[in-house]
Amino acid sequence: MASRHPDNPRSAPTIRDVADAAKVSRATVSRAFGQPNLLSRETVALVRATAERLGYVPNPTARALSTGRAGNIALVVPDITNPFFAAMMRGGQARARDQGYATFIGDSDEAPELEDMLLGKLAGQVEGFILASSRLPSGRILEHARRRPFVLINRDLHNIPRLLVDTGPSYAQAVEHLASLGHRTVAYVAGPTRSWSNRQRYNATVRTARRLGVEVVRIATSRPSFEAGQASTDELVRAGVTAALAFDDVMAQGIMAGLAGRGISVPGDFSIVGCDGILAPTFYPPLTSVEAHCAEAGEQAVDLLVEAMQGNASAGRRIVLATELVIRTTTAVPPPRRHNKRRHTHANINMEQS
Amino acid sequence: MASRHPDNPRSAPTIRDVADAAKVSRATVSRAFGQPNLLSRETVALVRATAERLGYVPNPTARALSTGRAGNIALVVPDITNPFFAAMMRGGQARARDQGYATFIGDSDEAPELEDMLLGKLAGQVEGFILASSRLPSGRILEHARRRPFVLINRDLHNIPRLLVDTGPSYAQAVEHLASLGHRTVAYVAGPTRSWSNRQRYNATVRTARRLGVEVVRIATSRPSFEAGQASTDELVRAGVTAALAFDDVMAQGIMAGLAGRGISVPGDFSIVGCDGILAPTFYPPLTSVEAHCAEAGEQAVDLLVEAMQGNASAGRRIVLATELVIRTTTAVPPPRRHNKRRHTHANINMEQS
DNA sequence: CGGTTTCATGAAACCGGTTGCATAGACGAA
DNA sequence: TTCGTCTATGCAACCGGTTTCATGAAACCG
Repeated sequence: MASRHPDNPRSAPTIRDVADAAKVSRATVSRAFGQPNLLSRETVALVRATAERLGYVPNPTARALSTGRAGNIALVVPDITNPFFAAMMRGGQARARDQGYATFIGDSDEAPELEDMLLGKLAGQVEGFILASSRLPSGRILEHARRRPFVLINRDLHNIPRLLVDTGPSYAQAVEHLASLGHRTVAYVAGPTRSWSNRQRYNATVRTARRLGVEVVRIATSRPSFEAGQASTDELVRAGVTAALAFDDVMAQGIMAGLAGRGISVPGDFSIVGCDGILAPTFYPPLTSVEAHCAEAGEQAVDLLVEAMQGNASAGRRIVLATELVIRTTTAVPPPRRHNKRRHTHANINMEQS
Repeated sequence: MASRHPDNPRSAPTIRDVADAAKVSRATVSRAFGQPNLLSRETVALVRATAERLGYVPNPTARALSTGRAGNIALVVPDITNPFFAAMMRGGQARARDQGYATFIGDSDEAPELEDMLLGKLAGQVEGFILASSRLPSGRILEHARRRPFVLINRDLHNIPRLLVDTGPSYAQAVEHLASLGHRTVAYVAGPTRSWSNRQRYNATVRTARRLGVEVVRIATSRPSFEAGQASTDELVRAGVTAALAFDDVMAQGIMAGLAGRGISVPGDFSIVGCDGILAPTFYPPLTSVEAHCAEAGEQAVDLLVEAMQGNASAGRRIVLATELVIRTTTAVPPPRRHNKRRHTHANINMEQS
């Protein structure tokens, strides 16, 4: 019994079949698609008609080999299932498709080694990379970026085009918002240490808090996940804070679940702020969160990459996307002070490694 | 100023460079990687060492052209941002990577035409397709499947290997669960009409309900999204049901938000069941839901595809993945009957088109 | 020791396109 | 009429691998 996929072996018409059928050379067929202006009107028409009749479709692999342009890009993210990245990918993939590129996907599972491996494996087949929230050391990124056009999302390396979702100001605003409600001690529930976004959010939080005389307790976590957020609730409670700024919506959700499990009500007893804006409106109660325009980030990153791939000297391009704090229902006036105002904060809280 | 990507033009070592450096033929280099058993131990070692030193990596495009095997697969889904598909993709992509395949991604945005287009565009560069919850007509799928190995997820076409997440029994069980709690009228909030999963869930619901003397009201929606779920709340309330089985967790979440907005409490006034299991445990209150083992579905689909690509006659393989109803906290005894037991159900509810 | 096998390797064709260069014919100018 | 241009097209090399086939050397055998 022969293969069930007839054109895998042969059958799929090649440029030669079309050339023979149209009684022209292979070069002419190629040009009829690539540079029709070099050919006479009639020849183009003839070739195209013949191709159509035979069901000829140029083989992208062969084309890629010959031209060096594969028509593919790769989108590498730490975790596809994180709504921020999912939305970003959706936007990016759609945009790439519109521009004629196909998209490879890579999930690095938050692991730098895996990320590095993916970049290596994919390098041969793609014209360019979009690397979102890379956990790779800068040196390694630069090394990869020397070989192919690169665009970074949420990582700020000189000489590499990058798209930054600038959440800092919104975190500052969130702190102001909490302070104005009367909160005096808040927690920042951190994301990945390596993450640029995390540093940016943390720094903005601390800076603003200091200015307003608000105390910030930093709580480290293993990974930006629901479980990690939930697990952080213990420390959160022990720290005696009245509000938390989470690294993202997913963690905020974990925290809300953790608090609910302890009978602590939001926002009555505790205020929470998240970040991304995808999940936030779907919570109950709807989460006060920083709207990060995820899909747009993906689209703009693709635009940037296309620019770089076409050689337009975008070397140092640095696009900054503004965000907004959207106040929903999880932030409110803190509860009246109770007796046990704990004060051993930093001791058992800075358990973050390096 | 020359290109910023030195090996784009040249620089990247080819098989020829390695051959020259090692003073062997290109064929030998090729074999040193492909069929080392054909060569002497020393030659293999020499070639590999040389390759290593030069930083040689075989060009996958060239290899693909010559062998016909691209080492790529494509995963096409209706919506990347749906947690079910995201988790599935994560599992599938990881599995594919482990098996040496790179993964293209296609988001069809629930649109059959787009899906068709994606399959066409990608066909040239992939060895096989995984098509999840396809909205394409059967004929079109079969046509595509004649050209390349295909695996379907949640679509049951004879002669095409497929992986089915068998949620029917769990929906039956969910209905029994609700009935045993005392619910007499429940709603099924439907997913895409074209969807196999949707039909399966609906049929199981109706059949079981009939057996138990429970009435089912079907509520049509535009698309399995939070917004659609939320929008269905109106009808849900008008229908006078005491519980809803949603097509998936995302819709269940929308419904919960919609009910909360109306001051209807879950599960006190209303019970809800979802499906997928990704989102469910993160809700507050945690959602009673059918655990669909999304990631595993992705992995198994890849296994099936790899099998098909290697020619193992898996033509008719049909893998069925069992699911389980996980009872959390959104299902409870219905509230005591009130006066207004509405009865104009079917009239304004079956607004679904064909 | 001649003849047959086996083993390791190289030469060259091939995969399916693209593109630099050559050329034939048409056309315009002198 | 002759020469120079320009246009449309073909030839053949090339992209970077894989694989068939041939060949020389070594091993084996009676």
